[in-house]
Amino acid sequence: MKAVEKDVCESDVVHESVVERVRAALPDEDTLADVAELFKVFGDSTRTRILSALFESEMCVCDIASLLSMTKSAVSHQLRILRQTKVVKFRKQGKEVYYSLDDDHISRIYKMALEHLSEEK
Amino acid sequence: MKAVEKDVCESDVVHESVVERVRAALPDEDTLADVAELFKVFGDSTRTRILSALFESEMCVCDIASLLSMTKSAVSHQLRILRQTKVVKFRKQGKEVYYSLDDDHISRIYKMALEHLSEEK
DNA sequence: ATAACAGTTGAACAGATATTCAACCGTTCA
DNA sequence: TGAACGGTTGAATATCTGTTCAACTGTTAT
Repeated sequence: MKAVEKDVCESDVVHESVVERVRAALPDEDTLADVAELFKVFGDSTRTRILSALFESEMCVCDIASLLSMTKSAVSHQLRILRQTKVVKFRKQGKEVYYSLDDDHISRIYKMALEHLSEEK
Repeated sequence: MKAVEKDVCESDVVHESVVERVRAALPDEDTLADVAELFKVFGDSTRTRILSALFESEMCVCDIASLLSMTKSAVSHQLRILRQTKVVKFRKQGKEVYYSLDDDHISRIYKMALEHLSEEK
């Protein structure tokens, strides 16, 4: 047994031509990282609950916290993530901060996921 | 200051009617958890790289490992997750195991995300 | 049979992440 | 002015998750 062989298949690729063809067709690393980043935002049940709420109506932080039985702090932390990724927008009115969905794509992607899951069952 | 007040806004909801209306419209918890679960699968750059590769062509584990400069073990672990969530399917042929996308929805959701990101820039 | 290879698996480790807690900011209203 | 409230923030904690490592299975070929 070769002691120091890395388990990466570098030299002994099974189908080199396929690998090269696919490599050429792949989106660049940055784009793929962005895709993963976007989906990661949706990949948490707290955030999907917030989003499905905002899908129905604009809401302030306290109302969202009440709806989801969570602390305002926890909700605010998640809203910050949704803000940073441009998924939600907000407006201030007096003491309250109202959040709503920022982008139509979000709704389309979300709906498509629900579709996918319902057809599965 | 009320010492034991939980920071949840239970009693002092700001807009009770809105909360109740949204609560009635929300999908059930299980569905929302499934949505989050599905997106979580896409929320990792290794898995999105694997998926975008399979988007181009069926591939065996060793080729994917070579393409992504990863160990077969690491790739196999991620493929297990993609298998369990029915995102990819596989067929065995001799020593090799060939993976491919299992569902058209996956491609549509993935494409939609790319669309979203390209319009953003 | 046995060596070589493709692939899988479980345990262990390291890095990421969601919630809690406490302190804080800004606005309203008494 | 200052108390009350909506909301934010940073640090700490507990949990989750991806990769590594080593051992293993099953198939091919000598």
